[in-house]
Amino acid sequence: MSQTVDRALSILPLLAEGPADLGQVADRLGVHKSTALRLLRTLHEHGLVYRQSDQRYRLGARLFALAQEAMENLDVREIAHPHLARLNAACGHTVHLAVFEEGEVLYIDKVESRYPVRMYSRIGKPVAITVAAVAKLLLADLPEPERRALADKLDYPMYTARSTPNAEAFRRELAKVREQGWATDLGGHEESINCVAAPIRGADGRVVAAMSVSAPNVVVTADELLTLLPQVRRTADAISGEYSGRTPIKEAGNR
Amino acid sequence: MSQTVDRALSILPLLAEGPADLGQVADRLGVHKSTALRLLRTLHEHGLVYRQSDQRYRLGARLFALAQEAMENLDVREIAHPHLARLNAACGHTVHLAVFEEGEVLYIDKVESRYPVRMYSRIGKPVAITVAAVAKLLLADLPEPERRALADKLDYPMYTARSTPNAEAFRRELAKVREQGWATDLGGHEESINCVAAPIRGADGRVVAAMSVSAPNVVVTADELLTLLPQVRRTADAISGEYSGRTPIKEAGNR
DNA sequence: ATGGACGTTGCACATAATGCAACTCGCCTG
DNA sequence: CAGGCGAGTTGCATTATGTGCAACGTCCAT
Repeated sequence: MSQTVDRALSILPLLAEGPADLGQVADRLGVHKSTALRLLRTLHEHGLVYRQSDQRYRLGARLFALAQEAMENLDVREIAHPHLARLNAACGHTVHLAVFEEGEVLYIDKVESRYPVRMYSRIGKPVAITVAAVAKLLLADLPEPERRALADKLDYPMYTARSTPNAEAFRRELAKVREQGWATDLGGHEESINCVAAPIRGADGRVVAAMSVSAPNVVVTADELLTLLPQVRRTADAISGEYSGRTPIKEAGNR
Repeated sequence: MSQTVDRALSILPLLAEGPADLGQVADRLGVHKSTALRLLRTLHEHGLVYRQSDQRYRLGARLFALAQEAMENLDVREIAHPHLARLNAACGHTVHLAVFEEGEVLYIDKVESRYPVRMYSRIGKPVAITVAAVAKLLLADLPEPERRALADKLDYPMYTARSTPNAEAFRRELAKVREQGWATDLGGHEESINCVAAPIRGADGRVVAAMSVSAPNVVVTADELLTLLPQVRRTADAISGEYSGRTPIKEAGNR
């Protein structure tokens, strides 16, 4: 809607791929170098872009700070965290919290496994949407037309032999997940990693977030992990209660 | 340099403080509502801003993803991580990696303590620059005029009784740190937490990053923590060697 | 020295962003 | 239920703003 801003913002994902010099930026934007220069300067002033010693530009530090603050403003996250920590303390595995936003599912919190073997994931990283247990829960709750549209336009990469292969299988899986009120990912993303997930609901019953417990095969088998389901669901329900204002919030007092 | 972009970007820190509606944004930008609307729309299209159910705007998801990718492109971080992890495995305490950029010091990596009592910090969060051990190392290496200018314009909040009280004390501390080649923070930020830090240098000898080990008093005393100094320095030197290309990089092979 | 690549600046032009005023929509009030 | 308020949205005329160009500066490699 605003050409100048649009161009400026297009620089960010471009730089996310890696540092680039003025010429490259100008080319990829399809504008004159002088124009690119002015845009980069403005981005620079706001700290979103940094000029490294070799004169090339890369994404800047303020970006971290912003993402940081954005995160802290998510109230689900704030409420959920102590619960996640408690669950982690109890079972020792990696615990994730994720939300759906604009066609993406992303982790907004994580408590690391106590075990030495950990899975690779990072807060803020978009989730493998077609296979992750949390993604299934979040998508399963979308209104039907939206869900269908999304399922159709997604890619279905075969991370492993057990990955969701196509839109139809995915829709079936979502229907099942919606019915049972919880979800799993058994080696669908990484061969040796399993997850169990449960939904967190707001006052109106809509799913606002989802949480999961993940562990590699070498630590516990899928069956053993499934025995944690009741605990996961209880935790999710506790968060739901607090988030929707039904449960008075216990003062935990630490930060 | 570019008014439109400048205005648009000014919205981001504003929203970082918390969600705001159109009117508030327009007011704080000092522009007409219709203008603010168009800017917000553009930001929205790029996913930097999200419109929540109550119509108010808040920072969007793409911001996380960008910060994420920006992080992955920092080569120091990539090189340092396995070393940090190894140090953490050896001593069990929280290990941080930080860089200086445009007047701020920020954590770019962290390996959590094995002990139940952990300190509060987050990757991407700006560091308490006047007291943190890593900050001292990074600032101590700045060219004199820059260092002086920065020291003078900083605030010196008294987090605890042992915080650096003013610019002069800070300059003295930096001189000392520069001389000895390592730094500590003994309860200067949080009463019960101590840190030991060492610098990571590039091929030209300039400090490009700093790393630290932190632990609360309840786990180890300051004196005990100091006994780790040689280990910390060795780790930092190992990273320096690899970063500056002196040491052939051991293939770790995992990701 | 000399050429070339890249970043930077000043300027004239026209595009593109701005503020205004009018309109819609939902909500509260009398 | 009318009516008025507040917030968001749209079309339009005005002109401020961003744009491309061409010339200049600088650094590096030949």
